[in-house]
Amino acid sequence: MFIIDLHSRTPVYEQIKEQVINLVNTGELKPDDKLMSLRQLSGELHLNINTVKRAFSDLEAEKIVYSAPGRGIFISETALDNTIVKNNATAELKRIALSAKQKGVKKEDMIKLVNEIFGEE
Amino acid sequence: MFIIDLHSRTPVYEQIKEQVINLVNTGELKPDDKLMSLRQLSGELHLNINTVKRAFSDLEAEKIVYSAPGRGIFISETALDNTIVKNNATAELKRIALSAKQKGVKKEDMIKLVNEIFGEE
Amino acid sequence: MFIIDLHSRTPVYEQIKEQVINLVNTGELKPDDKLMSLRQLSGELHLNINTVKRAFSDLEAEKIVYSAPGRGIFISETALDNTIVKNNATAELKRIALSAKQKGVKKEDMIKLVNEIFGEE
Amino acid sequence: MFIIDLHSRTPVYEQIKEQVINLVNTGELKPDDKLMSLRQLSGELHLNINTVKRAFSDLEAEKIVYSAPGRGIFISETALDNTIVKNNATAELKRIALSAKQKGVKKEDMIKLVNEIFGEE
DNA sequence: GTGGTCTAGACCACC
DNA sequence: GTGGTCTAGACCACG
Repeated sequence: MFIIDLHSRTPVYEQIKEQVINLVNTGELKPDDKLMSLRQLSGELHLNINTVKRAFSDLEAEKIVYSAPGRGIFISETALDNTIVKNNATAELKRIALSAKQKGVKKEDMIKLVNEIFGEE
Repeated sequence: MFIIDLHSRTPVYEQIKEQVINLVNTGELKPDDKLMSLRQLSGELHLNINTVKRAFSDLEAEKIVYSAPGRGIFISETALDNTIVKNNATAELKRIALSAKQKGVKKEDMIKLVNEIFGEE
Repeated sequence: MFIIDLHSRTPVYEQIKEQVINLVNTGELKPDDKLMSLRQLSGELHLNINTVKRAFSDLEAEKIVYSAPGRGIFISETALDNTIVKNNATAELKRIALSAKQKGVKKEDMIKLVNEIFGEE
Repeated sequence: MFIIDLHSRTPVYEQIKEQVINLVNTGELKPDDKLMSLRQLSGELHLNINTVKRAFSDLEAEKIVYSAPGRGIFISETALDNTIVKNNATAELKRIALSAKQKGVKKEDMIKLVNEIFGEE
């Protein structure tokens, strides 16, 4: 289901959030779809339940999901309005790219990198 | 000399490292130039000396500077064609770019972003 | 686990680093193996936690280990074909060998010494 | 005259000592030869006079030179009995080579390095 | 619980 | 004076 990279510097709960948002963006999850239980998810991903909880409480605060105590967690109707996520991703990418430029990484290397990423499909 | 933002998310010692690397890349610091003493810098920046030390011991590990106990810290001859810093920066950029791709950022957007960053060279 | 000689001229954190690298080279530690926690190690070795931290942040910079905040420190996948440590060691060896040559040590003595060290492989 | 490597980890005063001993070993300096004045040497090498003083007071303690206040510093008659220096150099080389082996440097690389050093003449 | 950052201050060798 | 090592303890984010 989800792919978690324990090596990554980005916190595990952020990775979960990202992937839920992804599934919404690609249409695999639609408003009012029910998600796996926290316990089930934490079991499958071999993660502490608190980590998963943290991800979904964040998503709830961002109105991507809503939780119905005793019934489960569902995708909210407003989940699709997130150009925010994409914009954030672009903004972060820009920040990192600028810092890389500052450290001496050349334009051609960056272009090559982008081609690499989109060629690996 | 250096500008430190104590409220930034990036650690103070990283800010120092970045600014030294910058001064090297812009040519303001050249190989064998002597840097301010740790005590002087920590005084001017109102930072603990150990924080400044951390920055420079990192820079030494990355071969940007070399330190000569009793004499001071100097820019190394290999500071410009630095590989370590550039490789790390490229690796980080790739990670972030992959994650951005996953979030729906398109190839053309990334190419545009790179062009933006490098002006119209 | 580790043996630390507080009276040695080589810094304690270097001793820790060396022993970790050794355990990797002998195969006792493999990629993704989890190491003892900093607190546990510093307790067992009767060292301040910061000294142990220093060792592992060095090892992380050299890509021998990776650290995952909140989870622990792990042997990295690239720990074995490590280039950074080997390159640094070779560079140091060259410096010392050159200085020994200058002091009158002959080529044949050096070859003999190398053979000695590696037994008769 | 002397070549000082400010990058080296070995203290400057040790480098001066080594080179004086070298000149004795190669026969360029003979017993009762007069050396340059401390002031002159420190000027030519761009070193603090205290550093040069330290080197020569060490050499005097080791009976390699003797100083005649007001007249200068001279090579002593016993200067030539130093297998000690060579043995120390070999011992240090062995230590470093062992540590390099532990870090994964291969025998063939060391042999290559020795050939390099003695081929550069 | 884990590791990461920062401060504070001791002591050392070297210049 | 310089940088290097080590100890001690605070506070943070993450699991």
